Amino acid sequence: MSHISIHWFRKGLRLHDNPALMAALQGCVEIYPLFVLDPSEKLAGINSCRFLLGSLKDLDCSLQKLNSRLFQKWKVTRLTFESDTEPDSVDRDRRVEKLAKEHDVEVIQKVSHTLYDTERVIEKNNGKPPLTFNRLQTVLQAMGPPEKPVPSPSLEDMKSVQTTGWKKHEEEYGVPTFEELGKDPQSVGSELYPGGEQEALRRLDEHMKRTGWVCNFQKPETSPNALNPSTTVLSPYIRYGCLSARTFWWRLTDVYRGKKHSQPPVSLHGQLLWREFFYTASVGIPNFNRMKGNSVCVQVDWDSKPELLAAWREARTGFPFIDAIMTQLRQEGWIHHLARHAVACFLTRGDLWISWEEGQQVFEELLLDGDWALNAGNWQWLSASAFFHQYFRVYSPIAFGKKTDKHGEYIKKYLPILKKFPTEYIYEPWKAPRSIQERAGCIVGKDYPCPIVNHEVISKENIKRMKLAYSKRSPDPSESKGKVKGEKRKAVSVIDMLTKKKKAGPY
DNA sequence: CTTCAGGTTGGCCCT
DNA sequence: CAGGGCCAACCTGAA
Repeated sequence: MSHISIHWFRKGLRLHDNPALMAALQGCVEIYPLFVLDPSEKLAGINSCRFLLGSLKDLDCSLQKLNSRLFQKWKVTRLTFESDTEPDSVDRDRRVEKLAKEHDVEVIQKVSHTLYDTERVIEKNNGKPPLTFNRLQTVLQAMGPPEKPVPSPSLEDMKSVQTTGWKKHEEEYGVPTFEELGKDPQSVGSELYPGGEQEALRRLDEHMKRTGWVCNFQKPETSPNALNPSTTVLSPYIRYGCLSARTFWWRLTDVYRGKKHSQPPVSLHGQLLWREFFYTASVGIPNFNRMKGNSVCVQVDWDSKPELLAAWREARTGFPFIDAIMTQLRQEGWIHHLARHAVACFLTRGDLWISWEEGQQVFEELLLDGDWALNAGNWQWLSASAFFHQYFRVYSPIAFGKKTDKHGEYIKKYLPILKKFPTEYIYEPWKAPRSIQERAGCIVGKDYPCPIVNHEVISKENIKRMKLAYSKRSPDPSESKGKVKGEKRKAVSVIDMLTKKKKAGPY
């Protein structure tokens, strides 16, 4: 029992609740904590890039306290890492596992990115991912609460473990700088959400102290256009694994204990369950981040309109609420969930009739918390392509923001060109008389764009187009076969009975 | 097989 | 100004 282990960090950039890292330390004499900077990381947005580097520095710092460093290679007998469910990662890990076995390297994978093992959830739901939140809850309730987080490694755990000294560590294996990745530090705004486990745990502590707020938390009642985030903004930390979802879950359980508190789906526990919902769906539904070949996704004849897409992406739609949100997204890397609703509906079924896949790509670049499964799932939700189907419920780019920000303070913050507009016209500056535009120092059509669509007209047309898309949905081919051929249906029900055998028992 | 309730978070107009 | 009815009628999952 004298292993030389590599622990491969990918997501899960933390020491707490890291079962794969703990497995690496078991009976281990030497450990190489490793992070491989993917060249494709260069394509990520500048905010995400900074967050990742910050998280790596923090991790390196914590490892040094344990007399270790981020590292590479040598006479390795064991490789450990956290399971990852994204299709490309699954592919990569399968190849790595094969390679490792060829070299007699033991491979240990642990589930610690999600609350539950998504494969098991799908199994418990008869091989299909739950397609409604209620269904997911029913399945999870039968499985019991999520596993408790494992403790962080201590100096005690490290006492018989060493990392070979490496003189040129910093030059050869140190965490690179922003510039080394070809990014311009001048082009990024102030760092509102610094990466790293320490900051994640600090933020968690800070919010968990607000017991009343935590117990009363109801997501739909938080504000999309608050000047300071009305929610925790722990999502970037959970996305990179700086914070364990299970740690968050159990901390909430501690706060809730003995108190009256809100419930899923709107509670903070509920927010973690929504994450679980989309993770599970993404594992069980092939081609989850695309329309074509995606069995749950309505096939819509989205238009290709590069100039409108660019206007949306670059905050030039002429709708201040939309443009302010897109500005915050680009500058800060985070926007409120309901703000995402507003801009996503606007891009897709509401106004521009542009594919949700385009929006998905923009969010992936700009969001610090751009999580593959959640991004794909929520874009399908908001575009009424899957999970949500009431496509006639269209967010108004004018009225929606007014509910929580009557005076348009949020708009004035992110679109300072409009800051002198009177409240009356802040959501619809094109309606202001010329004299008022002049007094505000902002002429619509010159200093700020005219609206690129007529929302009242286009949203009604789009509802009709959605209706058409839904009516064209082809019935499931296996079902229609069943209807034509009685035999086929019998076969299906036999399989059904076998899979439900256990449940049928007590009857 | 059919039926039916419910679906995290809408908008608008009316009282 | 809070709350109800209407819009137009979708889907999933349970019974």
